[in-house]
Amino acid sequence: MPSTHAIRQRRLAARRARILAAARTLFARHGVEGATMRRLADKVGCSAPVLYSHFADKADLLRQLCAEDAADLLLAMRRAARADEPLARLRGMARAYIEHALRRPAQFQLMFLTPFPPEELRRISAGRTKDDPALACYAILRESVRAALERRALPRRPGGPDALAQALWGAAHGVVALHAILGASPDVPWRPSRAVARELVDAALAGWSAREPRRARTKARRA
Amino acid sequence: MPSTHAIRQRRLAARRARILAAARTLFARHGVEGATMRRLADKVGCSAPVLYSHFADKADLLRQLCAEDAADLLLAMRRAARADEPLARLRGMARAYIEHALRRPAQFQLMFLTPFPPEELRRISAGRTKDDPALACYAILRESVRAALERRALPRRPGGPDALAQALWGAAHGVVALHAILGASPDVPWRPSRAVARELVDAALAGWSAREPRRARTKARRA
DNA sequence: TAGGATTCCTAACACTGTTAGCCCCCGAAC
DNA sequence: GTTCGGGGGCTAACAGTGTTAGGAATCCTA
Repeated sequence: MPSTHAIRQRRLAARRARILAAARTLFARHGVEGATMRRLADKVGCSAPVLYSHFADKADLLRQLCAEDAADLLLAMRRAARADEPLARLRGMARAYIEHALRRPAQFQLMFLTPFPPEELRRISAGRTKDDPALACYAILRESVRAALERRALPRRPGGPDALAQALWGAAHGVVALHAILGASPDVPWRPSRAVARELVDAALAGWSAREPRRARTKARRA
Repeated sequence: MPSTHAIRQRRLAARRARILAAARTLFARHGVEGATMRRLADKVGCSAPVLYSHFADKADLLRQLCAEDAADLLLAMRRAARADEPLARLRGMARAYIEHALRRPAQFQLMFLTPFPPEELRRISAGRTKDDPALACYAILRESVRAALERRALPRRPGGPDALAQALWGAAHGVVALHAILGASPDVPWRPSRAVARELVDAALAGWSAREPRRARTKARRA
């Protein structure tokens, strides 16, 4: 038989989860701006101040949502990272990113399209632990690039693995970001963003790998 | 001797220009959100409602600023488009975009990082003439891609010139956009964005052109 | 059942973009 | 020079926003 204290705790946790769920659909439907604290409170069935007993402020609530989605992205990237062939692995990770962006536009906007003031970013960083999902996403990408360099599937470039990791990230990011911002503009004859984004990632990887002997050859040389 | 009417008109035009100039520095310093209409009015030296006699609303003011900066970007892209060699031309245009983004971060944020609601985008589109600088930027990029396809410097891909143009745009956009959004985050060991962005553009162009005979060879074949 | 703590709501504050209404001042006509 | 007209610009207010203070109601404990 749980103590009343525990029961209360659980009730609070349940409501906290309900808030996050409601916030997610609200952000998805009305965007970050349109999802106001009062509307969120209405949807949850309480008053606005209650939200502040669960989250420090609106930015904090957004951060929690981001963290949840970063965990999802991390899962997808971990799955992609299981591929053996270094280039396939990188391609898979980029595609996971693209897929994530297209399937969760609101979360993508929150994580990668919303400019936070630098001070805020530093605060977020201060609250991060070493196994933060967002950090782990970059770490796993960087590690895969490093492995590709090691196995000579990519050429060494000035800037080391970070430069290539960030370039690859940019490749996956660029097209879907453009589409997310300007995709509704009828003045550009937009092509399907998934295909275009993949096209760019493939071209970049092909461009890099063309400057260096293929992995197969390297292997043969080693053998 | 100008009529009093004309004098008034000129005074109004002058203030309109002053408002735009003040808005530009204000947006650059405090971001889109932090630049409020009242602060802008203070800086100009009038009250907030006066701004509404020059611009329909805040979004309208932003659009005017965007248009000015789009004209700048168009100039840079026109300059880059003078290159003869198709790939150099595309590379130059991508670099012009990158340079523009890095030199005018606030304007870049306005034009390519700020999500407008779709309805707003459609309104903007409705107000555009055929020689709108933003449209012209895309048109010139697309035309350069088309020329590169024509001269077999790029391979034909499903999606036509639009797909490739958008992919190239994404390549130039991706890295600088990421940097603009997350560049202040201390958790990622950022490499200089200019170099990384160029690296990506070069790799993508190399990747595409590697799949097709080089321009020189094509020329030789023709001859 | 009385006490005490906790939880939650109403009301308010400091902002935001935006608009209504009034006043004043400048230019023009007599 | 005086008076009139009208447009420009101001103050004040409205409907929102995120956020907080204070009191009421509720529920568990003694």
